[in-house]
Amino acid sequence: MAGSITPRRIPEATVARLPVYLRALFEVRDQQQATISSERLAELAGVNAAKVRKDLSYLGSYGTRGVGYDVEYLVFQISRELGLTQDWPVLIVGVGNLGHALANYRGFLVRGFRVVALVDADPAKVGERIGELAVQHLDDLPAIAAERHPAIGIIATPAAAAQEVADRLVAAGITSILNFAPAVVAVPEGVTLRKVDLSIELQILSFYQQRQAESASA
Amino acid sequence: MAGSITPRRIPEATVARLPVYLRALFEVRDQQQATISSERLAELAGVNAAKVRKDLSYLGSYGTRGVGYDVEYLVFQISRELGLTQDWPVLIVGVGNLGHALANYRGFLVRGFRVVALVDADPAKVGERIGELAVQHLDDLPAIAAERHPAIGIIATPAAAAQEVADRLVAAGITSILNFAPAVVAVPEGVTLRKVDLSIELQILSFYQQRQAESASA
DNA sequence: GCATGTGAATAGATTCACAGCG
DNA sequence: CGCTGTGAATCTATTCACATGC
Repeated sequence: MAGSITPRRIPEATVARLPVYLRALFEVRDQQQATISSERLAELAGVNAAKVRKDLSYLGSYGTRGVGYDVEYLVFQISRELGLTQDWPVLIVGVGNLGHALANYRGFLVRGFRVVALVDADPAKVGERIGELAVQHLDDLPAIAAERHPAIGIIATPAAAAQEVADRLVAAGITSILNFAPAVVAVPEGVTLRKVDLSIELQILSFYQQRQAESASA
Repeated sequence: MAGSITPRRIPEATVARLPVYLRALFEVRDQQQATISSERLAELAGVNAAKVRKDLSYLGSYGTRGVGYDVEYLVFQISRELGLTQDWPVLIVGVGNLGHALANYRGFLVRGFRVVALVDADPAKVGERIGELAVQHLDDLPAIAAERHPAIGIIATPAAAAQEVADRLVAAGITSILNFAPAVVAVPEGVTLRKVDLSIELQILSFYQQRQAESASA
């Protein structure tokens, strides 16, 4: 576990694109392509080539001038950088509409993540089986955390419960949280929080949609 | 429909925060607060006060020095700017796991959006009723579009189908797309595309989680 | 006096353009 | 010769700090 000092500082924007590159590289690998140019990778990832090269340069100089990048090697390096060479136990809080869908979501099967527990505050839901798992009560979070060591907590509760759930996750020692509830959630320093908010995305689309409508009628 | 030239250019980052402010303002309004300071709004939105003031200044000078912003007026101005004073018809493509959850999602009930059609490429799913709507076939998209005029299309299909679905949505005249499929999708200029990608979010969390683990053991 | 509104300063991300190297 | 790697230039976003005006 020790060793490996963190030498390079990778920009946030780059970190957010690495998974996109990785996905493209898996496809390319499936097609038996041994190397790939920044230009081709850029095309597959929907960005431009300069960005690909700059992004990859933060990981180190893994390309060969005049040739491109070795696909297999790049897959390995990006996977390692993203921490996907190990398994992260995931806990889902809230098994309503969305929590259900998430619990069944095959995307988790992508290597690196495994749902290890489902919890809900509603006693009526406790015991319900979803796939391999039975829903447990939110109050049992400390015990569940101690036993299963979830690294990532997913909040799939109504907005009103989100902050309290986040507080409990943090108290249970979870330092990475993905919030699906439509609410602003605050976490202490040292905890990483990301959010996925459908209603915000729709409102952003609405803004640009309106602009289009306006300019069309101008 | 005509008139209203577009005078101010609102930065993308600001557009993405307006829905967050709006949500906070609804809460504040429910608590009978008539005015709010940038500082308080910042707190509720999880950003800093300077950002709130700068963001709101792009919409115009709607605050009163020494006092703050009128909550009701600000709600109206932001709603108008985001295009939420009208109803946007939404079409969902793909009624699998996620599509189902989205179709039932109460977040749509938030004013401004209404699901007007559900389509799927699988004939076995056609006819299935979800809430008020019956699932229709993807091939009927042109007719559905002509009749219901969806403004926003949501892609909730497997990754492999995403690009083709996007192409069909664009062909049907839809210019705003929200993609939930874990795939890069390209759209022509003039079409707004946003994506929500669970597996990318998990991988980003994994990156920072690994950093934490590393620095903890350093 | 107090909180907004905004130029100026800073930080961060993207793109350019080309030197460097296989 | 071709494609990477990267400084420099540009663009975008954030933050500072204070003049402005209620």
